Amino acid sequence: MTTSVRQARPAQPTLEMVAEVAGVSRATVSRVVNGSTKVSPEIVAAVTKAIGELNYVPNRAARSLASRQTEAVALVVPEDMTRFFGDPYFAAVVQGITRRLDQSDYTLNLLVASSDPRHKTLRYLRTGNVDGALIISHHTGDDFVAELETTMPVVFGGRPSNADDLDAYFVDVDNAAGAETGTQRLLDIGRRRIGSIAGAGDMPAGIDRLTGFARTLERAGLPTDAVELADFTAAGGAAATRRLLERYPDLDGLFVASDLMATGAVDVLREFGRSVPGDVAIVGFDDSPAATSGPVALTTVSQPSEEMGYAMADVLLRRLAGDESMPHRTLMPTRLVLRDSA
Amino acid sequence: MTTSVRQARPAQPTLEMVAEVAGVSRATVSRVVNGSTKVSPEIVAAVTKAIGELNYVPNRAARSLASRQTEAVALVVPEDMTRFFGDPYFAAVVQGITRRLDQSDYTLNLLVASSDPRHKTLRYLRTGNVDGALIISHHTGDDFVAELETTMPVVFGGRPSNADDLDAYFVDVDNAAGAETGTQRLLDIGRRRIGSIAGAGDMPAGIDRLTGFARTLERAGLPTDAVELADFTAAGGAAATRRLLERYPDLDGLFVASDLMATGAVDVLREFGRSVPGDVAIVGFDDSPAATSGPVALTTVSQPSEEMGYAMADVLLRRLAGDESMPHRTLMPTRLVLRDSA
DNA sequence: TTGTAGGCGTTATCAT
DNA sequence: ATGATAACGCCTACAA
Repeated sequence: MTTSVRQARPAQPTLEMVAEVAGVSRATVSRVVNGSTKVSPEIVAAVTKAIGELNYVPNRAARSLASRQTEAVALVVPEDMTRFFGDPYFAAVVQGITRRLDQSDYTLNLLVASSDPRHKTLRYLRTGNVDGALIISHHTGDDFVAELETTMPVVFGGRPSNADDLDAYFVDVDNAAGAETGTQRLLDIGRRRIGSIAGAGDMPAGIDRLTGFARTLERAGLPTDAVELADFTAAGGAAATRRLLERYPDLDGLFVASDLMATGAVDVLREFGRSVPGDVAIVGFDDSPAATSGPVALTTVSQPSEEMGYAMADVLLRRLAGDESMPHRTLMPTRLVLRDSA
Repeated sequence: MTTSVRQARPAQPTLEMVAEVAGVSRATVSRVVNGSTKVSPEIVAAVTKAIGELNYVPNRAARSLASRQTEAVALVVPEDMTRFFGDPYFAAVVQGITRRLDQSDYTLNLLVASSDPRHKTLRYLRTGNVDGALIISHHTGDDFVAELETTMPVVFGGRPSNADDLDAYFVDVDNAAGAETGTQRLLDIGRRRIGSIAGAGDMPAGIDRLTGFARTLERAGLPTDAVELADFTAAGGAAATRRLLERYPDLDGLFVASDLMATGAVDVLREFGRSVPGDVAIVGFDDSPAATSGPVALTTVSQPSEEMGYAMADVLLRRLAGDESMPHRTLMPTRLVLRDSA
């Protein structure tokens, strides 16, 4: 009958014990553990051996207390997790983040930006619980994070929307360029009455993709009025498609700012008796699993989601390591993936 | 020119400083911070005031070092995050978990069970980095966690598949009962050639739902052979539906073990010229956003995903607080939500 | 009820 | 290059 499992944790070996086994001082063991160069090879060997024998693992709390660093970074995600994670794009980003972090000793603290961000979340971050922060998918108005950069290194996923965040670090794709490529594809296959379902206007990615779309059509001397906004969900994309179809029944091409929204568009189009890509060709954005989960495989502008997450973590880790030479913006390439819809 | 942001963290007030301001000893401050009853009201007031003035927040590392507890719990999710989070059900569960945790001082560490679980993940967990663990969506074969319960409190989301995990703590819904309700609905509206798309056979939820389905049909004296397995994704559901349709062209009812798979089923059905619910009525499971994101709103067996996450965290927290009176299994209710598909 | 003092496991500053 | 020896901020007997 163990009364309380909690206290029963078997005593872990300590630096001290390793030192004794290796016949050196704690300080020396600490040095080899932390990879100091100023230790003679023989001693390194002896210590390493002792560590192996005892199966020693540094105590995080003690290390953190003494070094004043936590070896933890926060992942701040928006409050509405269902919608956030509902988009495979984000899931992939997070996976990339963890992949990079797994190569380090850093831990990932999941922080859901509560509706009361000024208090709990911010306080937690400021209070020294983490060494740095990764912030994903923040909309305009999430300015509460602006000041954070003064406290600790922060890296954004996607260009921050705040105009004053000029010196924010972020990794993103060139959304405008990607949108141009996607829209151009529609032109290339002969479509001339092209519309777009754009992402919410409060997110830079949405704005930039719309810009690229419009720019391409203008260049071709075509009108850019067939645009509807949606919220990056399948349902939103479906609704926007209905509105668009009502206004422009002669639509023959559609550039959609996300694959998830595009799946909604496909549903509605077929519902209205339009074939894809026969009547209406569609180009999506993301190349997420959603692109191939629907009835018609989507031609889409692929962005390296997982790699973006990896890059985010990588930039943060480098900054934490003292490397301030990182460029503020890391732009990843997009590429057009041809499937059935366009 | 700040050379290094990292070290610049402003010195937080310490217990010692609070003690001085309040005119008491550190020990006393510690007592009121930790809510000891044996402190006189006046002193509590004085200390509380000092804490407020200094804006004192306990240092996690120090507390953890002294108390041998981390105030952190791990959230272990399966390696394939894209598929994991791609299912809105899980996103909701995680949201529920964070909601409960937000009411406590516990932090959530996101752990992706790597393909090498025996090493990194397990080592991390065992090495005292967290006080407890929440484990979600583990398949058969994830037995690496079985031994974990001997080290620290663990709570599973969904019944663990391991037969020997008799005394594991978990929160789940009564999947079999839910499936019965859903299948019964199909009978009630007059369907007689009913099939099912079941979840992967290596997950208890999938197995139990299939059991409920079969039981109901047997009770009605109907055959239970029209079953195809899928992997809980939309694409998987679509493929399974194709196979099913091929074998049983006369299908008029379909019980699908998840809404996500059901959306795939709807797509295929319409593609084959079958109307929903006209030709084939469909009942899903989960009542996730996927249920209403497609072309036809799904009648579905609703499970309280968010509440389940909340309950998981709640059980864990109670156990961490020393309350071992919690029941091992927490079963949440399902209910049938009537929409358009059946 | 309150205070004293030792210890938690590291890191970091000095000497040596 | 290595070793004492302080911190680091808090908890917790034990004493008063």
